Amino acid sequence: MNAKDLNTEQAILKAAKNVFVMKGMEGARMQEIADEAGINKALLHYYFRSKDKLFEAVFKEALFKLMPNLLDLMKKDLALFEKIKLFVENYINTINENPHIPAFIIHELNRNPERVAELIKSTGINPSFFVNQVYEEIEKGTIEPVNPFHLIVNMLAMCIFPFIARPILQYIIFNEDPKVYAAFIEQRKKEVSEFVINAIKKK
Amino acid sequence: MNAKDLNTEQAILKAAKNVFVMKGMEGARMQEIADEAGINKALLHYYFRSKDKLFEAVFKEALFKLMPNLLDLMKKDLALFEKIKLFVENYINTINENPHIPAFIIHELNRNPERVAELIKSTGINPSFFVNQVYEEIEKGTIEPVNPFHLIVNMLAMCIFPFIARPILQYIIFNEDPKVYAAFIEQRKKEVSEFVINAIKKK
DNA sequence: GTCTATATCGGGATAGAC
DNA sequence: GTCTATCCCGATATAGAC
Repeated sequence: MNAKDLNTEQAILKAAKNVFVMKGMEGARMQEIADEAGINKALLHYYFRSKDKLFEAVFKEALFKLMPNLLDLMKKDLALFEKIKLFVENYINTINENPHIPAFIIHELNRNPERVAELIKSTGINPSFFVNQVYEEIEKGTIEPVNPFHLIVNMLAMCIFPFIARPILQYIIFNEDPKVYAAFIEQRKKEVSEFVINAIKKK
Repeated sequence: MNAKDLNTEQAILKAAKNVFVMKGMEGARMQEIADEAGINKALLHYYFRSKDKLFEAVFKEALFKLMPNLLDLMKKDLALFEKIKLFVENYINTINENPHIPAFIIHELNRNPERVAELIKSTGINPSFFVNQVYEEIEKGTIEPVNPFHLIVNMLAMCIFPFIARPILQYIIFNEDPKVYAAFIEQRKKEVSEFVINAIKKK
């Protein structure tokens, strides 16, 4: 595989990512991907055997872009409140750089749950470290007796939801001003971690 | 339009809802809808001129199933904490009866933001009543000075997210046991409203 | 490795009989 | 109002020249 090969392959993957992420597997057109990559349809099949294979490559890349932060949340050796702050800020930053990926993953997740479950398993993700840390803090009396699984889901929800529901929220909350929405997302880094910590810390 | 007409039309809408909600506009097949309705493709076009028209009917119904709760949240005349409790419980119940609708709406929302924005506008939804209520409570000193818009987004996020991300959460958190997931959702009614109230109430 | 031309098929939509 | 048969286009995929 020479340099030119790599360039074309990268160009295809980049174009495919754009199109698949915006339109989903069924909504995407091979022609559109070819156009965006500056090549023709036949080449897509030369590099990736089928639309399905191309999609899988794109989907894996998208999924594994959002997983490392989750793995960090689970395993990093930090005080709970610090970990929460760091996770919220990092995760919102990561999604902000790829704002359409969550909705893309969600759609595929519901279209093909088993396929995705297999991929997730391969990452070896495991919440037990974080869960135990929460139980220890409850034991010590520093936080309220919250269910750590709900805590994880709450944090994920508050970080991800503003991006997947952006068009609706932008209308309800900001009367469609997209500039204000960027500022809103920026605020959330602080707002969400304070919200979470307030919700669990012992008074 | 006689009784038989209504029956067939209802059967089509019901079948279309099932198929569209699970597979989205592009993923759905008219043949599959016809099969599920116990009729043939031609009849679909007799009742609804095109796939697009049929989809629109289904989408509107789905959207307006989740909007009334939101309108209630905004306008109902109740003490803030009571309103939060009631909203969380009602909203999770509503979604639980139609667990795939949120992901369906999210996908369409990102595929066709303008179309959806138009529909939303037609409901005349307006957050100002709720927003003012939050500011009044801050004034009175009963809650922390939180941004009411973030509060709304947080509540929506925590109610909706567990359903749209169900396959992934079910694996990470429960090692794929679907029975436990129903119990988890049930718990959330209490867990989320306590979480929210704890997060904002003055200590 | 990249292109043009074409095969093939699936699916939305319509015609027309009953 | 409901059916069968069919049209027709668009989209994936392949053949084959360069």
